[in-house]
Amino acid sequence: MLRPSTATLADVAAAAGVGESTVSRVLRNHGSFSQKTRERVLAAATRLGYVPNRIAGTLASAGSRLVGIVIPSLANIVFPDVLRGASQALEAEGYQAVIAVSEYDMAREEAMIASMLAWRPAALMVAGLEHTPAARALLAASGTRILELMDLDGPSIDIAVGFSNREVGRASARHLLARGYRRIAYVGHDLAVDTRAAKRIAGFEEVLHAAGLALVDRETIPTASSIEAGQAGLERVLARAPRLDAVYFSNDDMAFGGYFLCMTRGISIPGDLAIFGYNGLAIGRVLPQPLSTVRTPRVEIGATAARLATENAPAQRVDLGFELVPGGTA
Amino acid sequence: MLRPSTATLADVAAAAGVGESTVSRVLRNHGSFSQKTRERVLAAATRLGYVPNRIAGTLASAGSRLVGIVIPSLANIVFPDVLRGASQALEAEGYQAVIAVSEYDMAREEAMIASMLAWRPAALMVAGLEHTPAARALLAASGTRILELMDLDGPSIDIAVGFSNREVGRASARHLLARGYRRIAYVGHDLAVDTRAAKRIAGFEEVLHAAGLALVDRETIPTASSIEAGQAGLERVLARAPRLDAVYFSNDDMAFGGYFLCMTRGISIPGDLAIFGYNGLAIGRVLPQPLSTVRTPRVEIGATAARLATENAPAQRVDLGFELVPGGTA
DNA sequence: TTGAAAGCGCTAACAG
DNA sequence: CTGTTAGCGCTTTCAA
Repeated sequence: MLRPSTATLADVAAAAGVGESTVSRVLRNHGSFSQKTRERVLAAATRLGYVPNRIAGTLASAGSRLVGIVIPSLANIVFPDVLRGASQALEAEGYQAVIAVSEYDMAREEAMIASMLAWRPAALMVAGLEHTPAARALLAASGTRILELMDLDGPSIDIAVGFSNREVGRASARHLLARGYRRIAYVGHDLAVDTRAAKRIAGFEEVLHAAGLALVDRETIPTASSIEAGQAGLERVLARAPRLDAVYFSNDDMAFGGYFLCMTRGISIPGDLAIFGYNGLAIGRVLPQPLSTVRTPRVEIGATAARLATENAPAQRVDLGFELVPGGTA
Repeated sequence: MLRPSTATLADVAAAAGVGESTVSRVLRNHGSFSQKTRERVLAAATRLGYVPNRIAGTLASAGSRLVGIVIPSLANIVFPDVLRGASQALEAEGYQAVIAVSEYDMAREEAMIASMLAWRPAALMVAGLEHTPAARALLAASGTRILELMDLDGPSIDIAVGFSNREVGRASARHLLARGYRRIAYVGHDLAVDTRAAKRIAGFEEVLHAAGLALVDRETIPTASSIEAGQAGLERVLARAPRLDAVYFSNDDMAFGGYFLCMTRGISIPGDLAIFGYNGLAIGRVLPQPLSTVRTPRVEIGATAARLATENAPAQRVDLGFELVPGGTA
């Protein structure tokens, strides 16, 4: 049977024969106390199986050690990577991460932000710069340290850590153009919800247009990105049979779908068709032909955000850049 | 400039010209109040931009709406999947997930469990059944609902949701044997820390031994699992050149490494070498030859655990099983 | 239907 | 070095 641990600070104080504040000082190793007192308190705490109540501690002392993190998805490795960087740095500083997953739904994001704010977190991280007006208002008025991650294309509220998605799109287009590809199609996932993917393709088309070109075809699967969606998207494009020499995918997962479809159908990469992705996932590096893609510093973004969240940093924008990986598919 | 939202319940009460408890009742929609009072309170709250303080609310009312989740890793999609299932179900019931990542370090896990317990969570989820003695003691004495996930091979503290890893290993061995493979090697990652992987290979060898066979070779990479580690592991085995007809990998990431190594080296799968993994990741399904593996109900495990955590369920063990996916590589 | 008052368990002055 | 005393912002009796 589970016996609730009801021991409180007062219980420990009584057991040790000292005052509550003394116990508090000893347990937090803050302020002064004699060695002898310290031992008695620690012994009593251990004996009673005392577990401090952070809820009470936080209420009494103002600042909480919680950091809220609202991310859009856990369906691929991208945000887990960000979370990994953040949680590691946070834990090292004695903070705890409270997470919520919005599934790329702005209304849910808004509700989650409100919900997180109710815990009076030391800082709140959100993905991207686009939020509902109400969410923006909540964030701006909260007085909490706000960190917007993974995007730098647009105004930020407090601190932004990431890179320019628009520039990722531009660089990707420049690469394909430099390799001589001219008849390029786009295969993407739901852009209405993934605003960063929308910025990438916008930057991509900008460069194409500047070169007097345009996308030959474009297929947007109305679901979240996935390997299957990439496969289905390329299948539809191929069915429409435009003359094509390259496909730009909204991310690596989508591109993998395309890659293996080509492999299965005997379409040679990049001879018959070049493939370009985004994210720089590990698996792309070990493919028979390494995927041409853009690597983003996801773990580092999380870690940097965590550091900034716990320091008393001024509002700022941190550009961690990205790396175009030439690979062998485009 | 960020202006702290300092409005408290008392402020709202004063602004609305009612008592604090009345505001509390209206805001939580609990207890009785007149329609007119309700309107005045809501108006005042909106006007002041009032955000309730859950820290205070929780302290005053006992039960928190936090659920702690301590997972070993975020480096591959496995635990993000569990987290996804859990967070979705939790959010639906108005709970918040607090997460911590132990990096497969038992001592860190213990510290994290203690740390989570300090938030007096409504429930605490941990991965697996193996913990330090101190951690087990903390969990058992906490009086908190404890959920141990992803493993059923061993005694559980309160509720366990998962499947038998040992049985996964057995089923995998039976499958390879049934397909006629006899000279089998194992390529795994650090077993000292991944106890569930250790249980799988134990079950695997058990069946092999019962058939009068033994592993022909075994390579254990002393790091976390990864595609690169799988590749490196298989490389070493091949360098030792034992006569081999199949390789059992500790998981799909490792197996992908092996798969692409074979592809690059022109080793035909499964003719020259059969490959078997574990996890049933999406990418394995779209490979030219779908990966032979075992699919586990990760999202469902998270969701089931969340449901059990928020209901007032009795202590129990829930076996959600697994599915052997024959695939085309073994 | 409403308000007053007593805490929840802890921290933070402030005396001693 | 140590104890006393107020709260932190909210929920919850208990009366009115």
